[in-house]
Amino acid sequence: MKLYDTRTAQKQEFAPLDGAAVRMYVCGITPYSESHIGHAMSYIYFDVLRRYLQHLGYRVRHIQNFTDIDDKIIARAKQQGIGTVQLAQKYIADYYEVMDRLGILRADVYPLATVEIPYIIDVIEDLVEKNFAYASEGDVYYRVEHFRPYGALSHRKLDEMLAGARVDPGEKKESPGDFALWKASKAGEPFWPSPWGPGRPGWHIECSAMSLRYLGTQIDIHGGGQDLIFPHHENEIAQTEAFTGVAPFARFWAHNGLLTLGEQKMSKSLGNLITCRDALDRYTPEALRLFFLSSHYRSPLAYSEENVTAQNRALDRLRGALEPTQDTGAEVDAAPFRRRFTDAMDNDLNTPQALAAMFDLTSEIYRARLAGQAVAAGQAGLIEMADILGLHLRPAKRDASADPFIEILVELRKELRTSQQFTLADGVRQKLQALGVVLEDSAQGTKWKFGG
RNA sequence: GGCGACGUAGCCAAGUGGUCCAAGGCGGAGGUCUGCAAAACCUCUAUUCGGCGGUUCGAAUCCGCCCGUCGCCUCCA
Repeated sequence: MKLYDTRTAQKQEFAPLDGAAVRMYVCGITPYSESHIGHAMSYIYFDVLRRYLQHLGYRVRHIQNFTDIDDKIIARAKQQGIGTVQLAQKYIADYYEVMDRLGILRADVYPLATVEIPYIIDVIEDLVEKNFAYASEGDVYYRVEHFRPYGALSHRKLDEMLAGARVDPGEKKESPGDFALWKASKAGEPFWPSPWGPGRPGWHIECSAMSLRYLGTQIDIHGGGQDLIFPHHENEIAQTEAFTGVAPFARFWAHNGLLTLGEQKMSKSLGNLITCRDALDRYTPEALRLFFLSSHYRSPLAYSEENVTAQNRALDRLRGALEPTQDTGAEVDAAPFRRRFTDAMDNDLNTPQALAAMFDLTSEIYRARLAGQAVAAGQAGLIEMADILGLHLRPAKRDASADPFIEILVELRKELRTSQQFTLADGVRQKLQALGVVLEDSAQGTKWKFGG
């Protein structure tokens, strides 16, 4: 498949370094508040990438961090009067819960920054030894000007960035572009001992340390939102490549476009967000997933309740195509649709096009069924494609305790219709509909389902 | 200010030189079926791709300018 790489700014044929195994690192969250649907969107995209790579026969080793110590966590914990660990654990639990509900496959390892401190210190020490970093009053900074390719990922020139950079008074940096690898702790802040005194890791170093530790010196795919390109990923490259002497650290940089709410990016710091929890209260995981996948992962997307809601109708259409039939005759052939699907996915994960193939197959199944042809092969193909996208089209498990009562009403209505008492029959149907039960009459009898 | 991305039907959204007088979904209109609905099926719903120029035999697709929107440059998926 072809995958777009931010660093080279082009689509390139993807193949892992190591034969059948793909090493993928996706930047995780800083757990100081509930995960929002911008996170959900990003992790759904990477979930689909992973599922598709697995479909192609690769074994994927997927690592995703939690940056469970930083300024925001310290501030929020203080505000809530709890410990930083307690705060982070609370939001990590929230993350797991909502992402599980969204059907996102779990990573192989979710390393925590606070647990990787010894390894982080090792990396920093090495960078200091190599002169890529320097200690300054208990802090340690990365000497950006010593890393020649700095800016290669974000396509910026260091001197242009420095020209506009502000220099805060009292900075301990040699140069405004330098960034912290280690921060000395202030009074009352959590700290870990280090060769430079008590402190905590800077923001970017944990990802370098974790990817090195769990995936090695070179990885195949490094993912995250486009807002991480600079400075986070740029700095990761500087750290990791200076440490290993091997480039490129990540062979493909995959960045998803950002979700906007109203006129702005959805983000925790701006406060304009919808939490996953709220979204899941209102919409099914499938509707949300379909909403995200109907836009290409690299495009920005505006959150729209109207458009998420509209996905329910589309899902009903897909699900309807999977209803069993017992007709025989010519088989619906899923192959041409499967081919369109994989062609689309091979082209930098073009999920909107892949979905179009699925919807066309869906129409084909309906038409064939109308013509009395067998559709099992088509249905199998549709399910296979849906699985690759992580879309669960099979009806969810639900409480069936009301079913016998609904059956009685359906039976009653049948008798009313038989005796031409249509007003009463329609009344039953309308009242059931008001309760969320949809009836569909056909020559084969009346079917009913929840939804609609 | 610097760097980058984007602007396609009522809404969402693919398509990046001819096979596109432009996929797919939602919505809408008409029809078939039905006691009526619903679902499904059939037909229709952008002579046109932000605007203006240019390159080319040929452009939504390439180039230039303009208008508009967003992102990054500071924490952020």
